[in-house]
Amino acid sequence: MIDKRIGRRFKQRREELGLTQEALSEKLGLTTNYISTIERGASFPRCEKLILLLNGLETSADAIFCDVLTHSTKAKASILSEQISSLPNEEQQRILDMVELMVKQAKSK
Amino acid sequence: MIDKRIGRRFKQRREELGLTQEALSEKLGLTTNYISTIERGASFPRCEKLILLLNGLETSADAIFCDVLTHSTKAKASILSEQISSLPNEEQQRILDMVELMVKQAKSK
DNA sequence: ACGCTAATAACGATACTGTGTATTATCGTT
DNA sequence: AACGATAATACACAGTATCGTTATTAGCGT
Repeated sequence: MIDKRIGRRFKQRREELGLTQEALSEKLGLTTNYISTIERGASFPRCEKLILLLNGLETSADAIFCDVLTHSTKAKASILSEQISSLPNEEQQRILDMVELMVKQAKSK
Repeated sequence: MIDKRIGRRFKQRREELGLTQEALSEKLGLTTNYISTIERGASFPRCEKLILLLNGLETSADAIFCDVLTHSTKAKASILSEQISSLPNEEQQRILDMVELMVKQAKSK
């Protein structure tokens, strides 16, 4: 069974963007019918469409799944991510890539 | 098609917990075979099993989907901050200092 | 050589996705 | 009341994927 709260989050996010089901469906190349089933929890997208929806709705995965996650990281808004997220996208990427590299190096010790 | 990076994140998370595929499969009532296909990107769980896995692995959705999300650099940052916090104190400081420097440089542009 | 772990394959039953088409419900507006 | 826009819902249907079962193979450390 599909947790209804997930569909509700999809719907909520679409409305936040001021999109109709039809507008979203055209944007993503899906049918309004399908969008509707997902928002009602009558169906759940598989990998490809799930990513399509998350990105099309310009949201995170946690924003959609938050209700069903028991180990949600909601609370933790780390200083690091706050600061980084205020930067231009290219800078964000550059820093994150660098950090990833540094973590990898540190771990391999 | 299924993005391989998702499976890799699943695997990475399992290993972070020090679990074997068998240990995880028993914990969640799944087969090791199935776990393996997911980690390899040969299959993608539908709603119920996806939630089961996320919670069983004590992780967030962003930690698994971070690689395929285009509007969630925050997610990636939170993953990194988690990884950073698992490092020795000296390494943490070293990395955070470096990040601080990079943020400062990026801001001064 | 052995045991532990994981990758992989083949098979099958079942279940679901996603579209197409069409009808009905629920709004707000005129 | 009537209308248009939006959404819910039903139904059929092909196509495809999940998930389990079983079994084989590979890698890796001891």
